[in-house]
Amino acid sequence: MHAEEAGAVAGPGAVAGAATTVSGGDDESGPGVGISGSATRQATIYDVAEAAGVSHQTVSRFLRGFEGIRPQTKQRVVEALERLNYRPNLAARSLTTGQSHRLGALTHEISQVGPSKILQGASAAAREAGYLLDIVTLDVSDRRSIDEALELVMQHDLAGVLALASTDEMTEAFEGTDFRVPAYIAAEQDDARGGHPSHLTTVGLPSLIEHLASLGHRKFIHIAGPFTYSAARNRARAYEAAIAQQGLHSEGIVYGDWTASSGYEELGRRLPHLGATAVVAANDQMALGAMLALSESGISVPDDVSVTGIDDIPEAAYFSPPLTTLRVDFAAQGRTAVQELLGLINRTEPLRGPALPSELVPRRSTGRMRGPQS
Amino acid sequence: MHAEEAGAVAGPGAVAGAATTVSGGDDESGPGVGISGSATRQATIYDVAEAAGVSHQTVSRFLRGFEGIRPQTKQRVVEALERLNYRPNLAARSLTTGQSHRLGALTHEISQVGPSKILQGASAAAREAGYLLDIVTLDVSDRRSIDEALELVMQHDLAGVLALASTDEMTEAFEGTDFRVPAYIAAEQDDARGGHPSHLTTVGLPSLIEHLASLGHRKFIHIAGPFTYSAARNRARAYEAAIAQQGLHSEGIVYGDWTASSGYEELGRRLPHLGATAVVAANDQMALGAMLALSESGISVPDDVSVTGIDDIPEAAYFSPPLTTLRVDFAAQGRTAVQELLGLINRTEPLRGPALPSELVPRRSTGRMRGPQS
DNA sequence: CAGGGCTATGTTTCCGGTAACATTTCCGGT
DNA sequence: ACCGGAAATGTTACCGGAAACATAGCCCTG
Repeated sequence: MHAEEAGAVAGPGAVAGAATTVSGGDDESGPGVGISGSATRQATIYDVAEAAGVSHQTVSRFLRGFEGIRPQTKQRVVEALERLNYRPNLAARSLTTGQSHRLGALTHEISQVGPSKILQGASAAAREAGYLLDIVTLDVSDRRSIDEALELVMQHDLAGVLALASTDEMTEAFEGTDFRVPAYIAAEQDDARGGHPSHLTTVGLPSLIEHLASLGHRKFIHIAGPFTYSAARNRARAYEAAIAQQGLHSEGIVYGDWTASSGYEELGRRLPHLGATAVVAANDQMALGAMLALSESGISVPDDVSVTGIDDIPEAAYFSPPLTTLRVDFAAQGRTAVQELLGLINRTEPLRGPALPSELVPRRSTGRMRGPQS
Repeated sequence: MHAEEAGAVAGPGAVAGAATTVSGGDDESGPGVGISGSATRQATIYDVAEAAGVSHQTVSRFLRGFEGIRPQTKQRVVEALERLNYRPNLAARSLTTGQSHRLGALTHEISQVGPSKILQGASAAAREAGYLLDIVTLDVSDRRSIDEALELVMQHDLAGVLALASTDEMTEAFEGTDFRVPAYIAAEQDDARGGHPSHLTTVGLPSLIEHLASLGHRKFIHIAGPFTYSAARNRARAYEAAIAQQGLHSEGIVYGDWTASSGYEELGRRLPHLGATAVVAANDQMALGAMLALSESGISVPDDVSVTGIDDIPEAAYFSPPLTTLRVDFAAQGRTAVQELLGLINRTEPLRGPALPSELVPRRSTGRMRGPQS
């Protein structure tokens, strides 16, 4: 619960040398390398049954939580289970039941804050439900890589697949795929195509714009993400809507690729004829790049121009200046997606939480407009 | 291969609304929710055998790449395979062979750049070898969470476990665990405990210090990570060794927790009596925090004080000023770890690449010393 | 042209669970 | 004490592959 924000933040976690565990190591093969094999064969329900003096079926029943077992019998089974340190063999179970208690997650990136947080939330939600999440990354731009990944996923009999589609290509690829198992294609709802716009769109971005407007800004520019990302489209659309609604003026939209580099380049290109006093970037990284471009041109943030991001990555609070941004709860998105998927699998209504709130986090990269800007 | 650095960098990848795939949807349950079930039962080798007019064993043999099959027979099998769109049931296979072609990866965080890149590399390497990587995150500080995760992992019969231990607690927990399968505990080699120090320690950090020394710096301070992290210890030790070796002077070490916040706080605390002109942070985030603390105190980076990080996270190049740092190849670390694990599993010598190079990336946060610093 | 040794293919069994069906045990009522 | 029926437990079959073992077909040799 509280672990996410706790002090246990990862460091570089570098992996270089290695120790090797030995847990039944009776065998030497490589130099200095221990092999950990199971010392004794894993106990099966048959072993347990014999030890308890009952039939294997009784054990099976107990394991599945069947009620009608005499306390005395149950007692014996429990003891045998304990004594033999029984662990179910999920492969065998899934072979008969056809259910596997594992979910596949397809995503294109796990190094970025957004996707990785989503996965973290998804993974946690899955585990709470007794599932394991197999994360498969694929190269969006390479159709073959996508197919390979899908192939892989379909073989490892999964209870369901969570297809995290960020781009149109991915959505398309996923939608054209027969996963043969329940599949939930989680894409940011394309606000233009009906459905409920996200909280970010309806509340978050408008409040961000409002914040800037209240500081005196009237002329804006937006640094969008690639438009193949529905998230980028939504944000851009929400930006325009908010601008229009509040009677402000947009000096235009430039397109980056989510990276700080693109924010730097694209905004830099616009600098000579920059009429705006507020830069609204579609994510924090591009905002960072934009701020550098501005400061290198002798334009002060926030004295001359205000800059905002979206996401609130952990570093954003320590940019120079600290970045005003919208906090997005990615982990919750991951959880939600998993719950939807589990709903599909169990054919029950998933428990749907409230729309995910996005919250304005004002910091020092936005300030009252001043000076004789055009 | 080239995908890692390609333009396909993840954006926020937000997941909010959802589309649902329907691939055999003959059934309606929830409102607007399609269920994708397999239309027809998956073909088995028995089906294929019948279709090809051979025994199931022949099919099985073919699938495993057995040589002695007459071309004509093989032909028939191939056709039947094709026609029935056969996909092996890995659960059944692993039940008999006891091998599962899935690896478990235990880690404590996937949102940070380091760990996530490591996982990405590991995942890719695993997939190339025909394995799927199950990523299980656990809360390091919670012993019960660790146990639960281990329990989960041990049930889902895995071919091996990659235990990514960054902290001593984790190393300890992992070493005290009987995974029953080959397990490779990947911790950054503790340089103090023998073994080959990493490239970062032997070449990277010394060259970083040298870079600073060449700019005239003589007095240093180090912002270390938590000392329960072997990576933090190694970096601190390497820092001290390099300082000593080059006849420089360390004004001390302060301890952060890898976050920008800690860099800000800890360096801020030292500011009043800061004798150093160069700050060497153990990662880029802490360097970022430190730079903010400095600039808020009117100390210019790099004019008054130089700051360096380690890792070279993507944003580092766009900090204000852009951060001089050491680039670390995390993905390669993940690959290596997987290869070691596969070596254990197959009882063969893993193919070991060269030590992972770390490279100095000089940027504008370091500069020639000047002014009347004490 | 029969017999020996391969080679190609088929049959049976097993892996560790679950499901369906069969049987025994227990219990209350008369 | 006996009986019926539900409750508790046991038996058998099956999931989809792979391994062990069995057998049929082939070529070559003497």
